[in-house]
Amino acid sequence: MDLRRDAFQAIADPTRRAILLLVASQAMTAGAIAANFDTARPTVSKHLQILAECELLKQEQNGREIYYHINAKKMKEVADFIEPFRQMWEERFNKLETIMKTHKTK
Amino acid sequence: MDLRRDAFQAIADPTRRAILLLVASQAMTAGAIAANFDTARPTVSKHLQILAECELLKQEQNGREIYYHINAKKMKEVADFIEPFRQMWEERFNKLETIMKTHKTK
DNA sequence: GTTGTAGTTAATATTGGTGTTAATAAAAAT
DNA sequence: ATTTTTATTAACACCAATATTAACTACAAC
Repeated sequence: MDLRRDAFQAIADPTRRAILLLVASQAMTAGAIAANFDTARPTVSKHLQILAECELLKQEQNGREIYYHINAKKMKEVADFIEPFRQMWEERFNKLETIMKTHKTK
Repeated sequence: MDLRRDAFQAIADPTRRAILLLVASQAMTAGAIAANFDTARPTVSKHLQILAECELLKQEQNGREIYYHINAKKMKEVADFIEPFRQMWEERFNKLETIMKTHKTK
């Protein structure tokens, strides 16, 4: 069977989503990231590994510390999947807006 | 039994993403959907169940047939998560554009 | 009522992912 | 050089998810 290791699989886990939002504001070390969660450090480390493997995070060694940077562009894969659906729900919204406008002008 | 049941988990599976894209164009019965895949019908049925549970699909009974409709608006949950990251990668693009403009005007 | 079709549910096997503790690696501080 | 700090890898247990076949329910047509 396939070993699914893509952005969709990565953001399926709530802890990983929290890590991404946390790192989005600024690059952080694994320890600093783990400090924000109840789970043990190796567990966070594994999540970071998965996120790095999916290229949602980039590692940057700085002496003995490793900084994790966000790679926002990789989210585009997910965004591209959602785009057609976004068009669907916005189309419906626009229709509703048009109806409301015609009501007002009456 | 099944714990994590949200839109993120739902779209983590490639088969489910394919189902969503398939049903997006028009509502279909479970059999018609299953005909598009190699997997057995009960497997597709379970995927449909999960998608319905997450409210990405809506069921509509019509005699003995059950039609599955897309619920595009539910994708907004995922879109909302991605939005801040989208701003990040577009901001970088805008910066680049600004630099290129200043180069031109020189 | 019996037959055929649409679809789900049950029971089961297998694989994948999460999380823990313990061991290991590497760099800074003393 | 030894200790401390930072972080990953290893070994293991456990739960969740995917998939299959077989059995079951519901509806329609005859």
